[in-house]
Amino acid sequence: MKLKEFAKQLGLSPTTVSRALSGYPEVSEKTRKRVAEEAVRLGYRPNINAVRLVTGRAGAIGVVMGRNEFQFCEFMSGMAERLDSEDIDILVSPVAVQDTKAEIQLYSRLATSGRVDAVIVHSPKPNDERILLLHKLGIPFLVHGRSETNVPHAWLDIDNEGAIRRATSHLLDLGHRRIALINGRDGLTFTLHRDKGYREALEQRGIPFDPRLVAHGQFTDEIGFRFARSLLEQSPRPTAFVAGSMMTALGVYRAVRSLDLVVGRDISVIAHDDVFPYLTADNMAPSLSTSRSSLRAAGARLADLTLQLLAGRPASEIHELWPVELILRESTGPAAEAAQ
Amino acid sequence: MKLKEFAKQLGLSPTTVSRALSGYPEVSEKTRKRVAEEAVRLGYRPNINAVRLVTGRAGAIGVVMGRNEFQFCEFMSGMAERLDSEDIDILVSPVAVQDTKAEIQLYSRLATSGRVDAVIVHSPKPNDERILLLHKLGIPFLVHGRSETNVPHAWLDIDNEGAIRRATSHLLDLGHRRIALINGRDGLTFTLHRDKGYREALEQRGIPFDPRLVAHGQFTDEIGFRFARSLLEQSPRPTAFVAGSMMTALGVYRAVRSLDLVVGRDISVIAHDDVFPYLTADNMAPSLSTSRSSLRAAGARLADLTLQLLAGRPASEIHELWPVELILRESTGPAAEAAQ
DNA sequence: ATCATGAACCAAATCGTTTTAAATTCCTGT
DNA sequence: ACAGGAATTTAAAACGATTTGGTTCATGAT
Repeated sequence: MKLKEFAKQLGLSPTTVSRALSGYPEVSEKTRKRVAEEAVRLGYRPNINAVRLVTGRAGAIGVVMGRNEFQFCEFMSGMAERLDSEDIDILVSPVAVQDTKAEIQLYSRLATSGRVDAVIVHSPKPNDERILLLHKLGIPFLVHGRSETNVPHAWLDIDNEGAIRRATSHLLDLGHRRIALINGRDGLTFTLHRDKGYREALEQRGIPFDPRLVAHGQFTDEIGFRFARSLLEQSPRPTAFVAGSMMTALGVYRAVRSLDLVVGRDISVIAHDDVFPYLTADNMAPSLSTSRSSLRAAGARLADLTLQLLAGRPASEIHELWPVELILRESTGPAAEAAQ
Repeated sequence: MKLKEFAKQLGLSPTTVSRALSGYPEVSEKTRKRVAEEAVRLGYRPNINAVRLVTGRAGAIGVVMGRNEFQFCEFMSGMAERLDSEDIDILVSPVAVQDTKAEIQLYSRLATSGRVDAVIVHSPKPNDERILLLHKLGIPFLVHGRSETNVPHAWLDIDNEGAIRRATSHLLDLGHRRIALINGRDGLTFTLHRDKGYREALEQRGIPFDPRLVAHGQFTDEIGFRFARSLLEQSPRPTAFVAGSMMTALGVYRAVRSLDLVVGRDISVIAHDDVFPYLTADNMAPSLSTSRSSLRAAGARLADLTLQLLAGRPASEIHELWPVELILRESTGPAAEAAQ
């Protein structure tokens, strides 16, 4: 059913019908109601591609998904939750992690293709090429994380620095002195922030920073296992780990157990938890102390902010920094004297 | 830059330019080459929304993502890999798991919105409402999994029955007699197939089926832990588990350890592995025996089949059943006599 | 009686392509 | 030199909405 035909059945012009459905003021309340009712009854819905052509809007938000990122789904769920009521789609493009060139190209294509009204940028670097590119191309975009590029941009981030500072401080309070940090991929802002939080906590107690206690890499259980295992075989070994994600923590648990040590007694572990429905900190054995932040909520909020940005709110006004809770469970305990 | 302007610069008509770019035969090779080169040089690209309007194609494939499904990302990565070279997007809509009504509504909206050319259906039931709906609405769709609805439809599935039959048989070969099965959500085809494979293996050895040894549920570590733990506390306890996924297996491992038993010695475990880059069977401790099938490959192939379907290949011709490898690692061993 | 005002509606132009149907150019064989 | 047909190219009509710039008709003021 096309607009023309639908309008004729109503005895109205296409103009009036279109306006009635889009909520313009110059249509009488009576007519508007009738149009709305008949649209439902006769099943009329505007052809979305015609609308897109004439309005120039795409009705979609673009998200680039790195391979190997199990966090992604949770974030997307949040976005979608918020966009459910709007008439806006999520368009997903995947890219190989760490292939910067391909990634830049992808963003460029996405931005100029006209298929999306806005783009989400994940895991930015302090001087992120993608941000410069999107700014140059003039397409609205939101950054999930922070960057120090000097172009104005909207962002939403969690307080990574504070989270790791508090986690580290807590371990120090418990008497730990050799605390290892398993951080994210090198060069990313959140990795640097976490590093900073870690160092600050050490500095506050006058404990020297030892670069051998810090590793960088993707959030896989393998990275967690390998690094934890190699550190635990050394002497003196660390008595505590701050892990970057749930997966990394799984690897650390495995390493600890493989050496017949016990998490929570011999070795303390705190991890950052993005809150997954299928793998929870409470369910690990022993239950895992975490700095906790909901990726789903971040996704929902970022979708919301995107709508605001598209509605005209200036990007330079859109900045949100979310605090992170520290939740203590069984995986943290006083430093074992024996291990010192 | 619009087509009209671009054509004028080339001294050609819009028609010829459009045809040259779309690869029609009635354009001379010389002209085609010139058009292609100039398009790159001047940066002309057809307005995608105009193309969509006039061709009636959406240039996108719709995927509905259930919440809580960590498998989803891997599948999507595969799809995207295949679609990278095509000019086709992936449009993701999320829905709450187990809210059938909302899900049906979502599929209906997706199919009639004109935003996608085809839809992917995941985890079907033997008599799946979504399949009937999409067939009725006349939109092309592909099923990831199998269904017994009598409408013709394209599908790709792995041999769940064979996988679990072989896993169970292998455990029987090792002398296990009380083998527990942690299956997927009740009512789904793949769950039924796995159940069938399990029963067949038992039947072959004349071992009676005991419903108390089978559980159903989502693929979370919690389900794995709870069920395994409650079974292991009984007497006689099972000596082996067949787990539905990596997450479930994590839960089983945890349950086994929590009772001071050892996986691979006291209790054998085989799980189905969809192959995740961030959590691998080799990296578990002990390494996990799995029936293995790549979700990513399935995604890529399903994207490929979707393109074929859209190109006119009849749905009734598109059926693929993939075999599943059984890979033995440390988590399986002979049944411990003591436990009998 | 006339005119300005505003509410409600409408005709036609527009968005930027693809595609149909027709026109032109270029060969080839007689 | 020219008909006939193949090979190229083109003008104009879609596609289905939104939006610009009216028109109509009542109402109340002058």
